[in-house]
Parts: sequence; structure tokens; C-alpha cells
Amino acid sequence: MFLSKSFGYALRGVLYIASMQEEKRKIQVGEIAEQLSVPKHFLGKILQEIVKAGLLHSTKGPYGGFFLTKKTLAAPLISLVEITDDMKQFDTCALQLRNCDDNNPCPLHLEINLIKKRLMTVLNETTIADLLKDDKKIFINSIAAT
Amino acid sequence: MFLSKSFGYALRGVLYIASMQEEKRKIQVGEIAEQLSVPKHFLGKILQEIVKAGLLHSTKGPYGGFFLTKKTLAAPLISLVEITDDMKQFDTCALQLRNCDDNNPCPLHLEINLIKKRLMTVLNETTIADLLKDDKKIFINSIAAT
DNA sequence: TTATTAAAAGATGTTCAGGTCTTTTATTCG
DNA sequence: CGAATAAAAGACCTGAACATCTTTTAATAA
Repeated sequence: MFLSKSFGYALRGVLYIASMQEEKRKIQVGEIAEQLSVPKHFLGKILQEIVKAGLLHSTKGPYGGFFLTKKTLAAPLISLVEITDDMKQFDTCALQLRNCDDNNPCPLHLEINLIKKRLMTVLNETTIADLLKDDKKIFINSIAAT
Repeated sequence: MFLSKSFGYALRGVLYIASMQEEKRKIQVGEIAEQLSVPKHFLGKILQEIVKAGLLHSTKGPYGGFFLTKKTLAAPLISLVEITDDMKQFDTCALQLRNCDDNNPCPLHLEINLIKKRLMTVLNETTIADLLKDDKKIFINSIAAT
């Protein structure tokens, strides 16, 4: 609801690659898609976008696949959202008013803005690495789930 | 972003009708659409849905149009959302995990849930009438905006 | 009772997120 | 080199949200 389906796939994909980091070098879309029960070709496109944005790396051919660096792990979630979602949506008023702002607020402005701000804080202050910490590691059970 | 475009139109429409309550009896879609710079036929459909749901009233023919009662004014915003939006969306996990819940949370579960709860609180505890109170009345300038 | 008005209803159109399939390009290894 | 492999790229499909247009139904007043 707050975020697109693509973002969910993107984050789970990146988390999967990160969690495999030590085991082998590069991970193929096929494996990720299968493990996460996610549409392969669609995930492929999303990962390609992340590569283009410089937050992920890939090589073609045999033994090729996707891999990541410390830079990826240090990235805040918002940088994934910027790739997968249209950021303009976060500026639009809940009532579809063009000139709704702090000076000329719609009746829902204050409340909705507090919620938006909170969401932005989470996305800005949480890094990929944060989600891999021990206390979050439950996700290893989660990301694979259908 | 949190809520559909239809919800925005619906709420603005209802607020407009409410604000005209004393002046005349019934308001036509044409007038509402024009005043709010909103697609007329689309708004018509949405208002019809609200009528069906019993939160708005209408009559056909000359001097016909839409009007509302105290029941409408007392309704929480969530009852409009239920008409215009798919409520299932509010239950879906940000990572697209089917079995993400309090027992088996995804790494974003806690934070996202706090935000969702806050949104639900606002929608459940704010009534149409609340948005017509003096301190919110600025909206009279707002709802008409393009 | 008929002409007019306005909502109700229905058919149709547009756009875009989400998803699939096929072809091309780059890489590796024998 | 050439065969195999896997990402990149592109064409295309689908359904839902958003939007428009036309026809039908109900209410009013003259």
C-alpha cells in the first residue's frame, strides 16, 4: 500500500543476494526468483534497474549473475524506493489538491503529513544492512515465503 | 498515495455538499464538478456509490441533486474509504509476504505497522463533521483548488 | 400528460503497474 | 575459435484505476 510491489521484490531480492554473499560469488535471477517465489523476468527487470542506478552489480555469461558491495549494504531503503517507485506520489495531497501545503492546508494535511514524515524517516534511516542484523534476521524465514 | 484518487474526489464532493447545506436544498454533480475542477461523470459514479452505501441521498429530475443528513456528517472517514478503496490493500505486507504477521514479521513489519495503525486511527476517529469545524474551515479555500 | 431535468446505469476508452516472452549482447570455458 | 550461459533489452499482454460518453429512469412543473 505505501510502497509498490516492485519495491517489495527489489528489497527481497537484494536481501537474498546479501544473505548469500559469503557462500558464493554471483547469484542468478533464476535462483532468486525461485527461492522467493517471485516472477523471474519481472524481478530481472527490477534488478537491472538497480544495477543501472549503481546499487548492484552484475556480469553476463556462465558463472555470471548479480552481486553487491558494501555500498549497497550501506544504502538507505529510500534509494531503492527511488528506483522502483514514483517519488512524486509522496508529495500529492490526500484530497488531490494541487495547492495544498503548510500555508494552505487541506483538512487532512496535518495528520497525513505526520504519517508521511514517519514513513520517510524509516526509509531514510534504515539501511539494507540494518535489515540483516541479528534482531531482524527472522526475515530469512520470511523473504522466501509465498 | 495512501488513499485513492476516488477517495479524494468523494471526500471533497461530500464536503462541498455539506458546506452548501444551508444555502439550498440539493446540489447537482455539474456544479460540484465545476467548483472542484473534477471530472463530472467520474464524480457522478462515485457519489452514486456513496448513495448506495446509504451515506448520501439524491433525487432525480428538476431541482433534484445530492444532499446529506446528520448521519453523513457523523460518519468517520473510513466509511468513505471502504466505498472508494480496496480495503485489502491495508493488510498487505510491504515486502509482499503472504505469511508476514506479528509472529513471523518481515524486517519492516514493526515500523510499517505503526504507520498503518496511525493512519487507521485518523480515518476511524475523524468524522466528516470534524473537517467542517472552524479550525479546519480553511478547506473552503482548498477543496475548490485545481 | 408531456417536456424537461438530473441521477442511474451501462458501454467504452485510456493509462499504467505488473507480468510474460523473445531476441540480443557479453562472458566464460573447452 | 565456437558453444553455452546468463544478463540486458525490447516487444507485448493483462487487469485495475481513472475517465468519458450515451441511454435509461425517475421526478418536477407547466
